[in-house]
Amino acid sequence: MADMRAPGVGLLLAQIGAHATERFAARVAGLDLTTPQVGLLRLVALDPGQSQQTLASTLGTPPSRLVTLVDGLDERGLIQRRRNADDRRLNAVHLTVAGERVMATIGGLATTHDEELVRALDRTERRQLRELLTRIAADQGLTSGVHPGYRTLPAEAVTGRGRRRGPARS
Amino acid sequence: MADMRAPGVGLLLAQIGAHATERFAARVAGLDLTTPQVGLLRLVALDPGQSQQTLASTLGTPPSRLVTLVDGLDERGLIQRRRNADDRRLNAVHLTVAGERVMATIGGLATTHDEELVRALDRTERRQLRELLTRIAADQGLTSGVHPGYRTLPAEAVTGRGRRRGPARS
DNA sequence: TATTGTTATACTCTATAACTATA
DNA sequence: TATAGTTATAGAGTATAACAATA
Repeated sequence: MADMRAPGVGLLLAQIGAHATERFAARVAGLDLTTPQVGLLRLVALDPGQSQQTLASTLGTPPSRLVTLVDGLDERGLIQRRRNADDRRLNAVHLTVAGERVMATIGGLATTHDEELVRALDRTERRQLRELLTRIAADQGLTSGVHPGYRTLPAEAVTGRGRRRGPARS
Repeated sequence: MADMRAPGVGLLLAQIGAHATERFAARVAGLDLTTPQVGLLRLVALDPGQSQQTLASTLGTPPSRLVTLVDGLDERGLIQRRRNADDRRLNAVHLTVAGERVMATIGGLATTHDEELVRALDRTERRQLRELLTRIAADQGLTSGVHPGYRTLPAEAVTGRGRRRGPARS
């Protein structure tokens, strides 16, 4: 197999990002949760009582999809819809006690996950990486803590960087 | 009350990686190509003449999916199946001249894409980032230049227990 | 009998749009 | 008439497994 030409930074980021998502998905699958569900839980935990419209807007997903997500987590007893008394069209979404427990567990998983991802780096390098990534995220206008996976992707993902020229082996 | 804890490095990587994929997908959409198609083109360009089985194995995708991808690019006149004379079950997949032209165009798009992604960083920082990411990719066992978006989901390694649900997006 | 490529089929996820209930 | 949430439906993308040709 040809050792490929050094991939660009965009492909590296896409590759590692997808890998990170995949690994995290495997971890939360042990709790019988999907990553979109975890993303919603995180958002609700961070700011309880938001309406479904608000949540959908933050996540960049259609309200109908949010209904499905909320349904699933509601049936699991992890979140709760509370009807707003002033405007009975609105649902305020809250975590249940069980939901808070699950979030604590997820927090632990995430810490382990992070540690495993950057285990090849020493402390200084981890700090550097974190700082560089934070700057990029801010510059690119990414909402803190919100995964773009909610938005519609044209396709699942393979960034390619083609420099052609004879195949270099190694 | 939510802790406004900063997102971990795993979430940052997942976020930026998905963003990178999304942006790149938008760029190649202008060529009426999807990112999986570009990924396959890249692989064929780097090492022409591989069989579909080999390509599928490298990408971690089922052979049947590869047929679909090859079909699309074949109809577009970008790649070619050449039957192996020694073993007539095998197809050797090659780029056409048009395919090579498209790869050159994609190379240009990728360069622009990379530049835009890391525009917040100076030259030294870009070099640092690239080095750190390369080390992580190697440590995590990622195949150079191959996006994990092809794989089906290796869910069991970490959690040990495993009810699995669908994988999530990158 | 085993392997390469193909086709047929079913399933999952998501978006669009129609619908209801409140305002 | 407008908005929040829901339901219904359709489409894209993918995996699984049966199948044909070749070894």
